[in-house]
Amino acid sequence: MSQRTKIKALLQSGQTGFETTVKGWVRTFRNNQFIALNDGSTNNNLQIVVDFENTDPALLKRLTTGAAISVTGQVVASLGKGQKVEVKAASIEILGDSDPEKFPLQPKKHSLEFLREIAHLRFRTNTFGAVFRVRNTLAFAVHQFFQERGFVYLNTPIITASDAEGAGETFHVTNFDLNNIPKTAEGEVDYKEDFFGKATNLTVSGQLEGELGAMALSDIYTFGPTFRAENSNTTRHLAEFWMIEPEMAFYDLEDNANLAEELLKYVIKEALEKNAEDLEFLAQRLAEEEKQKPQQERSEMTLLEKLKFCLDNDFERLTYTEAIDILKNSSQNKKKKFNYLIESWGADLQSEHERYLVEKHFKKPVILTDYPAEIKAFYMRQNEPDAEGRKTVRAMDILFPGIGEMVGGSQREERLDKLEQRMDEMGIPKEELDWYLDTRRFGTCPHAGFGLGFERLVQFVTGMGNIRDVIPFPRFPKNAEF
RNA sequence: UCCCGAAUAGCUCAGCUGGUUAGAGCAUCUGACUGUUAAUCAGAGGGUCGCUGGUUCGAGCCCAGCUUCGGGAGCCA
Repeated sequence: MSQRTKIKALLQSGQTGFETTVKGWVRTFRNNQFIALNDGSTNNNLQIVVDFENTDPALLKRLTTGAAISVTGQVVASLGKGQKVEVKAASIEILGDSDPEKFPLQPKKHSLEFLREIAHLRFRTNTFGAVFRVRNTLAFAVHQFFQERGFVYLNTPIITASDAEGAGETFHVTNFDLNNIPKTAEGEVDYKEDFFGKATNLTVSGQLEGELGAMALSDIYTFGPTFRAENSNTTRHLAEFWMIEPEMAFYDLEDNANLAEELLKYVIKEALEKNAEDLEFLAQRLAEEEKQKPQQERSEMTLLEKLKFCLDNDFERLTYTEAIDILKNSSQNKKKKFNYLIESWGADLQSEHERYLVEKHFKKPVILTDYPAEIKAFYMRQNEPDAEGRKTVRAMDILFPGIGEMVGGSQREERLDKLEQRMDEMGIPKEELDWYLDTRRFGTCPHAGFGLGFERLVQFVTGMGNIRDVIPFPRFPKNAEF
């Protein structure tokens, strides 16, 4: 098969006066004369000029929206206004027809809801082309960031036997015939007969295994799929999502927060540099969408301004206790505008509170630390109780405007006795996590890590409101299409 | 899972207080035009009004249940 030039390269060079071959999919065919051709390398289309008077009418009929074609011709300066260069077609080959009566994408604006139903074709739209090119840049940038810092990319298991992590409902993994499940004499499911000889499930987090790696390799990160069987029906939850989980030996919470902030800024900067046109397009799309909203709900900044603002400003850092004070004294709280009023220390923050802090009070990303021990996981490092005897742990959440929790992490409890005591209090079975406790038995050390929800990051950078629109084929309750 | 809302042509939507043959724009098809930018102009075709049941002389419209979708909440990343 003969090689062809990618449209991105052709448009970027701007050179003219040579023959080339381009291949792609027809977006529109205007005036029986102009093909807008897109090959996914860029959001911009290449204009193909067809000499319709000397072209077989049967061929012209087949130049329909969605058709795959190969075009060979001279690259020339465009006579029209919308583009600098165009290709004067000398020969056109239809590689794949697209029946215009049946092809669902039209050269017009489609709703995101409709496109979600045809997720297998939505890559062919400007919006989703841009989203997935940005997603690609972000994923690569994550690796680049960690590799530059000497982190080891560690692949933690997808299938695990521990159900003790407390990170939500799990999907069971089994090869039992579900119509005929082996039972014990007591009538319980006999997992000894199952493939792994014990109950297993899809991972909800690679953290505990990641810690094992960090206890030898110093700095590791995972970047893989994660599964939660929660019946979550929201714009920021998926049943299958990608998570980045670095784990660092000899890091305290401050080091941890610094790394997370650096990482976020690094990958956003990469996207701004490598996907300027895509982000420009997405910014415009978002601006159009915002116009539909009442003035009050509209964002003060454009997407690009938001991203740049994020790079140019330090994230706000404060403790849970400080946040509670701000919330308690907020006019929202005093006027009883919160659905859940802040009355006392210890309650978990509701999303309306997080949103108030991030979107109203600080108007920038916020790193909240030192949450009450009661509402956090067993593995987080315990602080000394404060003057009033309140117990907190070295947790950190990074909250983003519009997204909520982008990062959740902590310094880990490295002291065996403290960790075991906490596990007992919370009813975590120590026997099952004996391997985990070994890290605290042999050469334990201060360490920390966090989990970054990759799709939430993509949401923030692309400005897409629904997480189901930033992963190619979203999995969520009652849906595993494609 | 809970609260709120929606479901009418391929898409986006209108459809009044329940009343004859359910409309528009875009898309599609036919023709015209031919340097267009979601081309334009003229014409045509296109409907199980989400599903099931109920109320009524009569239901797209009212009621109940279900399904799916959207927004918010919870769970979290």
